[in-house]
Amino acid sequence: MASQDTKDSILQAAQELFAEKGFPATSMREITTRAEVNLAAVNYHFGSKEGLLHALVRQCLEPINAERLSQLDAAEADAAAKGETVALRTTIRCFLEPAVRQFTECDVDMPCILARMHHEPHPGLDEIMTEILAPVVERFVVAVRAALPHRTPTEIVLRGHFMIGALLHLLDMRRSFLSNLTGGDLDPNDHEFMLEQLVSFCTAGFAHD
Amino acid sequence: MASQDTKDSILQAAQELFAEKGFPATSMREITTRAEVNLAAVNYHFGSKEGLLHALVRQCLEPINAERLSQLDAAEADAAAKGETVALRTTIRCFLEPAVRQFTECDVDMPCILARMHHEPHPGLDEIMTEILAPVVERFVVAVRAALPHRTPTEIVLRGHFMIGALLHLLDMRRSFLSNLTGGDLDPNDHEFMLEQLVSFCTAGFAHD
DNA sequence: GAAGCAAACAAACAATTGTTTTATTCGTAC
DNA sequence: GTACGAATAAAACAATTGTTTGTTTGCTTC
Repeated sequence: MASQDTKDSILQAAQELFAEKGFPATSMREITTRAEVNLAAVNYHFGSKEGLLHALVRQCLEPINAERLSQLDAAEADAAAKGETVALRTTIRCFLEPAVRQFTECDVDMPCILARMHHEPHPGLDEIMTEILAPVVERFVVAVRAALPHRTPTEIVLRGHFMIGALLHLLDMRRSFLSNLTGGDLDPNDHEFMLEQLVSFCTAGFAHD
Repeated sequence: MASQDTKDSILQAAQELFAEKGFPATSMREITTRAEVNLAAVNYHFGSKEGLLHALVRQCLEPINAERLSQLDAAEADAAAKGETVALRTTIRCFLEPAVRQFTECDVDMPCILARMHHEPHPGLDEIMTEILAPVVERFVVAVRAALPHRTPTEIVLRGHFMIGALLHLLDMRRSFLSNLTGGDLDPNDHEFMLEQLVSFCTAGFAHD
């Protein structure tokens, strides 16, 4: 099936261009030119420009969230075997690590796009992201509450937002102008260090008053 | 001078529309229609659509950062009078409070736009934001280091990024789809509560390992 | 009152947008 | 070998984009 090659070329080109210039500022002709396919191919295979964006977001978001759930499953099974509850830091790590690792291993463009999707409104995208993220968020709220029974649900939800904001900002930091301000001695390729810092930051943020 | 009225109308209309639909998705005709001015007025007064965005960002960012510096001045003078150094929580509060308060008092659209400007690339905007933010960041890094001498500058800068990410996410939370996921019992108008939670989250994140 | 000028206006500009239509190619199954 | 259908291709589609043009308005200054 040669059509999959075309689709993949389009997805790859769109990923690069959306990361570079943003979705609305990228034209179909730029995408199809870079992908070396016909202009009509995007509408043929994805229905519309928005359909392409939706496919792109799905392709990136689903594996991340699947692994978040799988890591949490493993952590809970491990804790249950010892008759303990999952440590807060472990729970938070299960949420952050898959996203940061995708940033490390896979193409670096996608996290940058995802970070924007959280802030830029796109018709139909909210539904897709809600559909994918809802079960994950639900599970993690429960896990955090188990580790911090004295916290109200409202506080946990709000701090969860802070954590997501910090994560998104880290993912997109490569592009951010803030890098120019100070970060001379910060190695942007040391993902292990940055992940550990982020886990520490969020764990402490959740735990303390 | 009647021209200021026209400029203000345009700025106000643009602010609303950029917040609602994003900058690239908003057309000049939408802006001028809502502002009830002529189509050519934007190019006449601001040079271009981008010039309008730059003016909008400046108008919003400059007072916030001016007050950040002024609050930090006051805090340092107060601490010096007692022969102490500024507490970490106080420093962080000086950075976060002006931004959150703008979210409370002024039009609620602008913080939403600002949050996006950090993630969406716009030609010329990085320079403007760097110019406005650089002195503030510099001051705050010094202040945080004074409170946390055992932290390396690299760690402080990185955690500063986390803090900014959390702040931006809070500012844009009103729009985010994440609100639909969980936050039933979170009152989006209780800014005092949210600010305190954010200050606590970031202070703990900075202080602990 | 006439000259000068910033401001507002309607109209048209060329360029680009996402999409659709029509035609052609290609491999496959009958 | 021929017919079928999916995939690609080229061309044209209508609509909208940001910007510029030439003109008119309205106030100020001499």
